Amino acid sequence: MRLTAHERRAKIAEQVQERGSVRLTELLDTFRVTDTSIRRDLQILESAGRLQRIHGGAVASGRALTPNSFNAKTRERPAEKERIGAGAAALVRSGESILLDSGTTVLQVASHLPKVVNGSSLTTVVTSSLAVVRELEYWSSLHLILLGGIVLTEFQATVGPQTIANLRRIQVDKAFIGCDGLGVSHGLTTPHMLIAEVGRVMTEVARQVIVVADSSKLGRVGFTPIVPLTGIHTLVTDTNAPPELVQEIRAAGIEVILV
Amino acid sequence: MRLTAHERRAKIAEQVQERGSVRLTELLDTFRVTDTSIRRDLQILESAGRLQRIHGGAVASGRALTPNSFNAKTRERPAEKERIGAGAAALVRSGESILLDSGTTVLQVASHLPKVVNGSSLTTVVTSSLAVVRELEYWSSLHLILLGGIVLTEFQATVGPQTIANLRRIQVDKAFIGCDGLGVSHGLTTPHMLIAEVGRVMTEVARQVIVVADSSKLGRVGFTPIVPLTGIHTLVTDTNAPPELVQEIRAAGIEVILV
DNA sequence: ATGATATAATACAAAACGTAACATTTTTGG
DNA sequence: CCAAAAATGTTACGTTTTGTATTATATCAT
Repeated sequence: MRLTAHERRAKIAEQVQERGSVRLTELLDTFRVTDTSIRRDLQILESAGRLQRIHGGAVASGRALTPNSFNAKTRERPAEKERIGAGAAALVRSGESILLDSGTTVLQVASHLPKVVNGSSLTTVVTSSLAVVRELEYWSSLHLILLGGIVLTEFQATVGPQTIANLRRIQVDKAFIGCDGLGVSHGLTTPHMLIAEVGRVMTEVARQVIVVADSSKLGRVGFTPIVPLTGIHTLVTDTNAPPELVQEIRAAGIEVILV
Repeated sequence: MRLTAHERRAKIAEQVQERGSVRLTELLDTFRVTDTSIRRDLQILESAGRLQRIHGGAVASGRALTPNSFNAKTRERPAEKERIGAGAAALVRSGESILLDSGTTVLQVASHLPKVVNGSSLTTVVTSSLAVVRELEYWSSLHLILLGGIVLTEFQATVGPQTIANLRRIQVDKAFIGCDGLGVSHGLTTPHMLIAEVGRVMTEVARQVIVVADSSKLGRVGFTPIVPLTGIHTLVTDTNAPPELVQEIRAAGIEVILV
């Protein structure tokens, strides 16, 4: 006796839920239909959110290992990011308090902060980035403050109302902000709304706002806006930036540093 | 029966997480595939941020080359801590919100939380511990919230006024608290004042306060008090606890669970 | 330091698995 | 019963995974 498609799907969903994962070959064996049908079932169950497909079968939803885009992004244009990070870090004066957001370019700022503090003064670093904390935690002369909030693993960042509330209680000399797109008309943009909100409040509590972005970000427009260009003071980017765009940005009153 | 690539990678990631490190030869032996495949797995897992490759195998990311007192403490009485962690984690019900402090025993609670979520409910975990975040960040069905504050590297914890302010805005079902000393007269004690303060506020915002402490902590008095024994409800400790002390604690109205 | 040995990177081919388009069968509702 | 809809099967082609061979690199004992 052959099952209906619906019954078969129900059984598949149940099995995945119970055992955590199923193999396609094994389903093929128990239900005696072609692989195409099973694949379609898995496709349907996946779009219904009941499971996640993997090569060779399926796993219970939430159990799939998701490639962490943060690490991947760190490896994009590493040379430019490092130069930009070093250039931006050179703007920090001894004794200043700074704010670092959760971008991969900002992480390069953290790793290039001048570690030799002349005199006895030290710097306070406030950040929403778990990666920045990992980078700086063993630098003992530093006041390192992590903004709390919801942990976004794929951005290695904390976001949300707690983060905003924490930010509202402080004032810093400089904020280093990353972005996904930067243009005269659209301002700064980023792919995640909660990260955008954190970035925006950061610009509000800093006396100077410094944006770090490699030249591929210039002229690009991302998903959601952080702030208009009027909300920032300085841009550090690489020398591959199109001169006409740089001129436009400078005309808007932004100091542009090319490294 | 042969595993799929995905399952194998999941198991490798899990093993690294649990044990701290793996050797390539050992993976080769357990999975019965060529070294090339294992190397590829490690490469994929590394770029996903789940581990760090080293010559001959891999180590858990974050735990590499950072010999600090936190890691050292993790290695004290590991068997007891693991049993206590598992016993305490079993108290968590599906859908509850819990609070985890920054102790090494509490970290064991985190790693033993029941990962198979039956039904659709999920758990919210709020913590002041960076180690807990590293432990749980890839468990995607979880709401993970990190309390902000000053980063104390040697305790892998956030402390201070921000942390306290963040805590005051929430209410949770259960709080899991670690300590350095526990006694009927002195209550809970710990070596660091700021950590003590965080612990105290945690006991205030939780409906049930569960202390996890191996038997060596019983009867001991640490530097600064967290709360008196009246501030807690349950103690999970190991079976080596002196019976007379256990009886005394029970007489004070505390539920004692021996594992 | 210097081979000897173990471990790692790279390239390429084979096998397993997945996708998409289209043909065929089964089910469903009038 | 019959047409429409749903489900299933077939085929051809693309992708991922795996294994083998080769070359490079790191570690260790002497």
